[in-house]
Amino acid sequence: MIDVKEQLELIGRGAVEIIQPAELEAKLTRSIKEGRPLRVKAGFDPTAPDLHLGHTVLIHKLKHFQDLGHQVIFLIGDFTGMIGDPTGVSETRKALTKEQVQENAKTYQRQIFKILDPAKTLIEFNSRWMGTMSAEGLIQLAAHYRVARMMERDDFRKRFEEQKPISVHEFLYPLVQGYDSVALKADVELGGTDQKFNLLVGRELQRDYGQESQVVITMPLLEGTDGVKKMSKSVGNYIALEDPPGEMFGKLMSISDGLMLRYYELLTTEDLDRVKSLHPMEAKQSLAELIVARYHGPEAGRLARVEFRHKFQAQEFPDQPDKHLIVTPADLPERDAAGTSGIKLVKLIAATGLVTSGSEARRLIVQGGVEVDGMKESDPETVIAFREGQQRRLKIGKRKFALVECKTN
RNA sequence: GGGCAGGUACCCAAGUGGCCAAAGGGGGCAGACUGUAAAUCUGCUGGCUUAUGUCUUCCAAGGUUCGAAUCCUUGCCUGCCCA
Repeated sequence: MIDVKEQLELIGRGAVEIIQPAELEAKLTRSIKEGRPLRVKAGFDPTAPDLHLGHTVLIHKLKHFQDLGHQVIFLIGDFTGMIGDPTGVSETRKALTKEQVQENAKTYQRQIFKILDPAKTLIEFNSRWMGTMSAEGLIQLAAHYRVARMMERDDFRKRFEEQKPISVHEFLYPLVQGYDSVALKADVELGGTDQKFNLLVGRELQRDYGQESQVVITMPLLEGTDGVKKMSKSVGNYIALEDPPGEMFGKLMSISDGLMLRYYELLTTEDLDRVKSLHPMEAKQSLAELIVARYHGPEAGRLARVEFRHKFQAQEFPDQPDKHLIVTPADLPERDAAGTSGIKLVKLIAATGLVTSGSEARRLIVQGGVEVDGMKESDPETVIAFREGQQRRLKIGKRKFALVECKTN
């Protein structure tokens, strides 16, 4: 087994906080002495089966523990997910069925096992112990914590001060998460810095239940593509592990330079000084290729980079447009100046489905956001003519492409 | 249980009988400039066969009125104070 000092170094890499380092050291020492791996837990919400890069910060840390020979537990909070997360009060989360949860769990496995070793990963569901807990049990659990302590949590306190609603069940959420640690006898729990409160509740509950407290390790939150808010599906600033290569590459290219460095720091092992010495655009392409390669394979990474260069730097029409539209004579009610049948540009753009409405298509055209066969076209009423078999290439907005083909039947 | 204040577009927020598809800000989209970066400037930001046209929208359902986001009734939801 690797000695304690080396273990501490790897575990500490990138971590924001370890509570308490001395306890971690003691646990590691004992683990070596007794030949017993530590039980390391991280919980994930089953409502978002699409894992994104933000999640991988934690998963990589789990991987570190796994490499050190410890038992990692990937906990799917299916029970908690069915209740609803405290954040986002305005939207009531819909309850998931057992089937959906199972389905999501499979999706999770497919994704995390690109990083973790399936043979050494324990997947758990907290419904296993929470689903059978009686109301009496829940009330007893609730008796382990005080309201004043709950209000110490930042977002609760804030909402309270701002006179915003807080539901009672939201208090149960940290309790249940904490109880998961009791049920799993966790030695270590990983979480984002925003989870610190919940993680600490776990420590106290374990103590109350007569267990040794878990060590808490917080990891930085990865900012989403907007560079400000944390990456999350509901905000829409995420890069999913299962995004297709081209999309993943594109999203990575559109992040700011500052954010790029952050991504390098948290998602790769590249030397940051070397990255800073590169031209930012080159560095960004390398980052994008690196990450696409990790989730889609090296070949896909290279291809994505080549395709990107064609599409945006050389202004070429992509091999794989976002939409391939077929039109027939029935779709061509108008005539252009030369008498060839065609369709109004607005109609055509709307028909691609790449815009949400005819009005939006019109706006885009008027604002000069549409090109037909490489020519900017800003009159929505223009009739675009099609001869049989003719293909036209549409660029819609900054990054959408459609190929339209005319067929007789 | 009682009293008070609220619920407006993606979010925050103005509007308290017609000039309201609804100010302002944020966000988003587009254009210029670029490196699908940042900053900056400009425009747009409910739908429709684009029309000084029409339809649907201001928690919900009814009502008053020539006319309602605005007034009334009931209901639902949220916060505060008192019990």
